[in-house]
Amino acid sequence: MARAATTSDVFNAIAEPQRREILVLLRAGERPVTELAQELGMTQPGASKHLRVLREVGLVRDRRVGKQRLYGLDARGLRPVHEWAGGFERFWSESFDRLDAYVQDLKQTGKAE
Amino acid sequence: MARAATTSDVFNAIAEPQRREILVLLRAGERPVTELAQELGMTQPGASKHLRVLREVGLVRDRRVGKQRLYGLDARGLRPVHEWAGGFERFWSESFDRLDAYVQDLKQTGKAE
DNA sequence: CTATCGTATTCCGATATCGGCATGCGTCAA
DNA sequence: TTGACGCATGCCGATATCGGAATACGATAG
Repeated sequence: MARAATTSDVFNAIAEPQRREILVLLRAGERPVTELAQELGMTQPGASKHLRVLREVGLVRDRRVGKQRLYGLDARGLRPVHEWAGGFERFWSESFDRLDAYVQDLKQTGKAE
Repeated sequence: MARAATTSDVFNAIAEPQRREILVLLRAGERPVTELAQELGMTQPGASKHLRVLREVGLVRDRRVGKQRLYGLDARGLRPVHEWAGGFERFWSESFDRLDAYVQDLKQTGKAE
């Protein structure tokens, strides 16, 4: 076996920096492939591939307009990501006492031995 | 080139379902490796490897206690993820008019041709 | 029908990932 | 020191990813 978590998973789709950039760009509105590729400094096939992944996980929708194909954002799939990360909110906002004490302990342990 | 986004990136670290499970488990408190492996139904080396990735991106800290090594959560690294996804919140909560109209358009285009 | 533009797909090489297995290392007990 | 335990690391095979280049496909224009 290898690489258990394949595509078709939102978390995996946004693991790619360039795909995240595409999503950010699309917040400003629909764009054709070539324009996206140009603005992000990547080749057209490269952009098409990333867009395919994003489409397969449902983060992006495409619409044909003449010869062009406009890609638009469908951010609903990002909601689970937001909520999942939000489930850890109390661990970064409160109770740093325990964490700090813990870090101190780490330092001491490291020095002592 | 291949696989541009390596580890050492939080988004990549949480792209793995099992690593996400580890983080969730650690919300309940520190745990030794063997216990994590057992609760998640994976081998000990498997757990150690995932923990290593999580440690390298700073989502987890370890502490030696006798023969054991306790892993604890350090969720601060998840904050950027939460915020990034949050940047798309308005696209899934409001302005579904545009999206709906858009979906309708997709259907019509599909049927027409 | 043909040419052209915009985009998708395919083929390729390099690499990196994950899982399993065996083994190495550090710690504690006797 | 020796042995046992807990964990980390190394090596392997299978696979999947990304980037690049060439090419195939679809739509419009002429």
